[in-house]
Amino acid sequence: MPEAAIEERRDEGERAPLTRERVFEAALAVVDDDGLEALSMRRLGTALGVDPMAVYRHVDGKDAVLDGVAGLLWGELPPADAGEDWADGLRSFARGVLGLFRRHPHAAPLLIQRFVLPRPALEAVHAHLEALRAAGLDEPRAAQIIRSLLSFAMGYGLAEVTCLGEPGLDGWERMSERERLLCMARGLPEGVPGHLIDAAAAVYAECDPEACFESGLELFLAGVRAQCAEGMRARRAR
Amino acid sequence: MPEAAIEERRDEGERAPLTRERVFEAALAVVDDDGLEALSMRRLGTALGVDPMAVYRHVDGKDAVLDGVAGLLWGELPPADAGEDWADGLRSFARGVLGLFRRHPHAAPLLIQRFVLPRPALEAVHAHLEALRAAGLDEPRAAQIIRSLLSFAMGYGLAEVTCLGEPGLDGWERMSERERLLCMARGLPEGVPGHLIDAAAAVYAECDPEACFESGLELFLAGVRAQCAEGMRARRAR
DNA sequence: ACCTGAACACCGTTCAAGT
DNA sequence: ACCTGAACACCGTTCAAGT
Repeated sequence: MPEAAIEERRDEGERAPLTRERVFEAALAVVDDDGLEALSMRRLGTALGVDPMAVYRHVDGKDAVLDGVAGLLWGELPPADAGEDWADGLRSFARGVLGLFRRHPHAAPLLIQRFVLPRPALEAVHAHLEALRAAGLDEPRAAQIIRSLLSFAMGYGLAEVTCLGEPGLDGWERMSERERLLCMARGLPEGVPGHLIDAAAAVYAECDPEACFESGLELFLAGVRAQCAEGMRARRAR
Repeated sequence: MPEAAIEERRDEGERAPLTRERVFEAALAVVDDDGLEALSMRRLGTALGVDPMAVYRHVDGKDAVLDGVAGLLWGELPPADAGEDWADGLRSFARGVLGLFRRHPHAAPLLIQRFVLPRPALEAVHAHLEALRAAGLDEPRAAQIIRSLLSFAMGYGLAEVTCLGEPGLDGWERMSERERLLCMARGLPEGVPGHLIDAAAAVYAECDPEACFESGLELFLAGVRAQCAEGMRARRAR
């Protein structure tokens, strides 16, 4: 009865057999808890209750681990809802991408810096591409819109998350304006004139990050809507 | 005559006295040439023709070096042109930010991941904030627009640059579509169905990066223009 | 045949030992 | 008083020596 044997091993705690999946999950846990810099192959091994070098048996090296963690993150992207129209779909998509950054602030750089295209990301891109084409856009234009929107969501997410600074801080949204100002002050050079501090404060500390993202999203979608209407008109004329 | 002494030292090559500036410049050169991962305090020291530990005398540690390199990059941002109206100003700003990423693909992550706000960045933010207010927007709305646009430009830049992959590759724009496809294939999981590959190709390989950035920028600016008109109308009604 | 863990060539940073 | 460079506590990765 092999299942019993597996069960038994599982009871021993960390002694369950290693899988690529288990390695990636442990790595993500380390990063979530203590930051990207805390992730080392040795620490990963001990986190798994295993000889550190045993990890190499399941994974090609540290780069492969980082790619794997990025894959896990993309796996948390909510799938596209076929019931939504293209605009609601793109809204959900952008919010979903931003959510990945917010849920995993320490791991977030991996989303943009490891060039992996896991299936959940591809499925979403495909679905929204189709929705835009159905709304009257040709493929190149639809692709540009997806790429721009993705850039916006990822750039916004990464910028928000790096404002947070070191591991252990609470989310930027949950900070008071005063805390945000202090946090921002770390990034300011000394002896900066007051009007420049005010400008930085307006953009980084006083600016409500949720409202800012939503308004940027709406500006963009309004532009897309205009393009779609144009596309439909052109299609009807044909 | 101290100037002669300095001149003499300069002739000895790398033996000129260390400055924070010189340290940062050497660090940027290393990163530009061989990538972020190649930058170590030891390598930095030898690049400067100096005992590696001497660097610590001028700089707090590696984090300070990375912040300094980020500062150098922001220093290359073209200053805002007072003669431009708000729309041209924002266009130039976004293109200028993207240019930083493209000129320094290996150092680019520092622009978004080190939370420094050097003067050139602050001056630009201030100038465009003022321009938007003059165009009829209140400060919170203007700040949201700057922040969104900056997120878009940085997200676009970083995504483009990480698509490039390892140090030594030429720019994405200079690659043929075929090369781009191959590059993208590295990021694809195996056994992905064809329609998903097509979607990825549309967004990453076939999509002209220049046209995509420009069209995203225009979509966004069109939205801002509508908001400005609204703001002006409200102001006149008051 | 398999897996462990010693060993290699690196890190960032400190600090005592020399001048 | 100053600066060098040895030393410490880590890395990622390999591979031979054991079972």
